[in-house]
Amino acid sequence: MRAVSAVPDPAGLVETWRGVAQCHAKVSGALDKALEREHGIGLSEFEVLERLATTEDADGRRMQDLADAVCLSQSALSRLIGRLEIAGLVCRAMCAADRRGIYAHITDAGRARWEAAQPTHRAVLAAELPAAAP
Amino acid sequence: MRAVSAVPDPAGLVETWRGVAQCHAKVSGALDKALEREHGIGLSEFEVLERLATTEDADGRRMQDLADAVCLSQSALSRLIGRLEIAGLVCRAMCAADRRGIYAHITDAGRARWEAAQPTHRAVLAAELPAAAP
DNA sequence: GTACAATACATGCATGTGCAACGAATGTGT
DNA sequence: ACACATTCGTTGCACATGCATGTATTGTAC
Repeated sequence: MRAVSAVPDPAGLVETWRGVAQCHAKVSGALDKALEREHGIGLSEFEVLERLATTEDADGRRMQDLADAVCLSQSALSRLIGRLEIAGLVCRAMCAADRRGIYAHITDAGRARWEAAQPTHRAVLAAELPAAAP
Repeated sequence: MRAVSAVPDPAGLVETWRGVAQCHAKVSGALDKALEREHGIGLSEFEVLERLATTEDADGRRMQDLADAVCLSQSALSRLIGRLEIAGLVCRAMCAADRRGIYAHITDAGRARWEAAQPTHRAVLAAELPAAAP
């Protein structure tokens, strides 16, 4: 029922885009407020913690890799990791092979914070996402 | 094929949300850059101009009404209209009935700018939206 | 009619973000 | 070995946004 994979029809395209934009605004706003209020972290912080917590590689993940995953610019991610590091939720570790690279890995406190925040995240998603994307 | 209207299943919910977020990031970034580069206005400015241009009411639209339509806070819209007014693309007019209210209406220059920018907007949408929302 | 709540918009302030420039380290060609 | 381009992350800067507050106007209760 959606013109997502259809031929680019101008009117339908705009309608689809407005739907995406509106859905994103509502849900991301609700997520950000709930996470901030109940766990003291923003949505971007949560997303990064989640990627780090669910990475099987014990070394962590590269900065650029993370930036792509959460759709942030390089600079935004650099500062975001800086904030999380000050809060003691992640650590930076130099990469031995390529000394330009940095591995970010989650700390125990960071994992605990993520586990505490996950139910909130899922609950808001369950409440807002179906309503926002009919 | 979409879990949009399905029962709130945690994993699928997260997956759907990531899809929406990624789609929004890619498309809004592309739109903003293209509009800024080719027409000197940002995506928010374009969206507001479009709402004003396609309003049948000649008086324009109320500020709060516009804020809801483009998913911006009231303060953000106030400043946005301020920028557009300085650029000569919109005008503010006091509302006679309720002197607290303000009507924003588009100028000839604003309509011309919107008409010039619309093809760019549609083209980027046609190029990025289907690719970003498969 | 006077006091009080509610609405509509503007503004001070703090913050997160992207762009451009930078520094450090690695790869490449000669 | 040396110069040069490239990649990775950080930082200075400008700016748009949201929150809280302020001001003006309207509605409501008494």
